Amino acid sequence: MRNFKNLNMTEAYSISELSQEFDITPRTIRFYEEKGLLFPGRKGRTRVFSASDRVRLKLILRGKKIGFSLDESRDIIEMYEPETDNTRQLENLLLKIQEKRLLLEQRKKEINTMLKDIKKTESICLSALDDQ
Amino acid sequence: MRNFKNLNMTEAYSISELSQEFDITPRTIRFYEEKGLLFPGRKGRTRVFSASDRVRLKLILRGKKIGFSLDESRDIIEMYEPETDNTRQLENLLLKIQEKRLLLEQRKKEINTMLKDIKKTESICLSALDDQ
DNA sequence: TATTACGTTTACGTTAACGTAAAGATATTA
DNA sequence: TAATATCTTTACGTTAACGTAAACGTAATA
Repeated sequence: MRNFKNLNMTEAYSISELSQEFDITPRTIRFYEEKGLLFPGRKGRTRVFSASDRVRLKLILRGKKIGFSLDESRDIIEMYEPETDNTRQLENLLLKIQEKRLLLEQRKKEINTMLKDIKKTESICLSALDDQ
Repeated sequence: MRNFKNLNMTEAYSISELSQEFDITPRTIRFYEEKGLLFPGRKGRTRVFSASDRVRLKLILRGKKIGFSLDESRDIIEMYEPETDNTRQLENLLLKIQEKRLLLEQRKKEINTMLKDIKKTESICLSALDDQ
C-alpha cells in the first residue's frame, strides 16, 4: 500500500529504492551525501531520503551525462534552491545562472558541431555502400 | 616565412606550437600519443605533428568539453578516418556512427532540459528582483 | 664556451569518483 | 532461534587523466 505507480506516496525513499531506480550503487549515493550533494534524514542510523533528495539525485546524474563534475552539478543544483530573498544574493544568483547558461549553450554548440561532422561521415559511408 | 595567418604552411607542428594553440601542456599531448590518440612522426627524437594530428587533437578537446572520455573520443575520431573500403567494414562503421549519433542526440536533449530548467529559475529570479 | 630554450624519457604523485571488503547493528522470515 | 536481508561505518584500493620532478640531449644565442 505504500507504492503508487512506482512512486512513493510518503515521499520517503530508502537507499536501495533510489539505487535501484537510478541504477547506481548505494555506495555512490553515500558518496554524494559525503560530498554535500544530498541531505537524507535519519531514522535511527538508516538514511531516509526525501523527494527533494530524489530530484537532486536526478539532476546530479543528468549533469554527469553531459560531462559536469560533481562540484559543477552542485553549483547548478544550488541555483534551483535559492535560500534567501535578499536582493544582493539574488543578483549573485542571477550572475551564476547566466554563467552556467553560457556554459550549457557552449556545450550544445560543440555537440551540434560533432553531429554535423558525424552526419557528413555517415552520408559518405552510405554512398560508398551504394556504389557497390 | 613559415607562417601564414597563424597556420603552418608546411603542415608540420612542434609540440609547443600545438600546446600553445590549444592551451594545454606538452605532457598532455605526449599522454595522448601514449594512449594511441595521436601519431606524430619523429625528426631525430623530437616529435613532428601533422595537420591530421592537429585535427585529431581538436576533436579530442571538443569531446572532452562535452564529457567524453579519451576512449570515447578515440572511437569517434576513428570513424572520421575509415581505413578500409570493404563493405562489411563499412557497414560496421555505419552502425558505430549511428550509435554515436544517438549518444550525441541524447546528450543534447539533457542539455536542453537543463537549459529549460535554468531559464525558469532565471525568470523567477528576475521577477523577484523586480518586486523590490 | 656557457647559458638559455626546447625537446626527450622515466617514474612517481595527485585528484575525482567511486569499488570493495571487513565488521557490525537491526529486523524480518524460516 | 538461526538465517537472511538490508542497513551502517571505516578504510583501503582502483582508474582516468594528467602534474611534477629528475636527468639528460641538442641547437641557437650571449
